[in-house]
Amino acid sequence: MVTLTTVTDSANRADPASRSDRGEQTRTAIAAAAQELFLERGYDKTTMRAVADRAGVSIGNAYYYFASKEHLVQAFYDQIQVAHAAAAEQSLASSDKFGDRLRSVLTTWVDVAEPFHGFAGKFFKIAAEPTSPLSPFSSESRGARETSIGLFRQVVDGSDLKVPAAIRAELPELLWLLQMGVVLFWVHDSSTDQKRTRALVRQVVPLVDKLVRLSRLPGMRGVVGDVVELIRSVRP
Amino acid sequence: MVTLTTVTDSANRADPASRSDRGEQTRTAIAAAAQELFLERGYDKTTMRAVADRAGVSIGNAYYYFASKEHLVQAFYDQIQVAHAAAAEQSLASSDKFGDRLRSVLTTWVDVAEPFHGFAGKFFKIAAEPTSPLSPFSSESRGARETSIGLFRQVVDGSDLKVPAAIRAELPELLWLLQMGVVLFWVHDSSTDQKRTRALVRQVVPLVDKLVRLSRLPGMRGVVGDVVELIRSVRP
DNA sequence: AGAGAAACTTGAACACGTTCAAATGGGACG
DNA sequence: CGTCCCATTTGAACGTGTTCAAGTTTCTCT
Repeated sequence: MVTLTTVTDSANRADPASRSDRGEQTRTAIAAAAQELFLERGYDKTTMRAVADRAGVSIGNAYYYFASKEHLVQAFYDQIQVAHAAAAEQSLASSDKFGDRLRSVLTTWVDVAEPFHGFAGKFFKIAAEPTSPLSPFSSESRGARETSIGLFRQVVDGSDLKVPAAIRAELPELLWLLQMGVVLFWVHDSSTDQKRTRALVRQVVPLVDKLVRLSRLPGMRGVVGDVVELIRSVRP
Repeated sequence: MVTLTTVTDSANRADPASRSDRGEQTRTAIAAAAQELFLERGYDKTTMRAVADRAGVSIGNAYYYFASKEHLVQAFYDQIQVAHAAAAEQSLASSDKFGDRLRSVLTTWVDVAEPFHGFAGKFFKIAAEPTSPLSPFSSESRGARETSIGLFRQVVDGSDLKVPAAIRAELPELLWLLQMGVVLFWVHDSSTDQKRTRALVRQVVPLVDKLVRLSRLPGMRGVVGDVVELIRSVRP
């Protein structure tokens, strides 16, 4: 059984120190009940009434802590993120080759996310809506996004990679986008143990490695500049 | 006001010629009512009861023709696709430069899709779920997908582009993926008239053009082979 | 301790997507 | 014409996410 990572939404609760956490236990109980039920029967077949029941609270109380049923999946997002950061950090210690580091961070994600692949579709659907706070591009998830980008910065910084400074600066964000692409593929991947996603990672990493190193070639200067310029101008 | 493109779902109705189309009018009326209401008040505020009312049928009847509320947005998908094909075909006549052709097909899409940007988020959310027939990757939308890829094949085939055959064969599909990326950006683009998406297209097209032409360079052979191999092995 | 405020809790009520058993309509065939 | 069959149509009923007015508990301040 997967354990719950309690993530207090510090953006919403202003003063964690002085504020009593009387309600935190309830909040956690509700999130835990939701996780259990989602894993047991999936998102659709889990009713808010069942979540409230298992958490031992009233249905109205569940809505006091979570604005909607969709908000209950935030806990998964957080949990995967935390577990990935820990596992990736671990694996990054073993090599300073860029390709190795990138591959291990990406495959680590697939490992960590595996238990949730069953309802990844629902998860994805909820995060897809641009107005959703769970969207990976939303301002609400900026913290999580920057943590994730930071992980890719570690991949680059701790590596043997020698590339133009302009590329080096943008690379973490580009690699995060690559990760989003992997997630997209993973969500659609119905092969056992997500074999195909793992194969994708194995294949795409050497290609990225090659492309990035190619950026040092004199003839590539123009392209590199264009890419950097594109990213700059496209960022909000 | 946008007019409705009637798209009979020929996959579901086996024998269009001999089967009486008594019900086709009803089906069309329901789809038209849904379109109007979606545009007037958005997806969420449009109830199935309101759709049925405006179409002059009972609510149960609406469900006889459309399996769910989500299925009602299929009509938009079809309509945009048809309008895009027509407008793009038109604009393709004006140049044989690859960059021009690609740019006009992509900007044409932004033009055609503009009226629907308001509830593009909902549209996107619905299409995001991997199990949804509306997903761009689903088997149900294979026809639409192939039509769209065919459009990019026209972009390539009618152009002055000289590239290795292996790349040329895969290019339409890659450009379709680029289009999906543009759509993703567009959905999140809240600038007026989707200026930022248009800017993205203007910037990304020359870059793609440059990259594709670069594929002829001897040093690129390896990379090209890798890319082609990646696509091959990743396709289901 | 007591009063008042703030945090928390409750469950009935509501809205809307969806289902379904039953009614209606019309075409084919005798 | 009668009758059988199948497509179509109906609206009441159901399940579930969500809201809300009212209650209860805990904290704070004097």
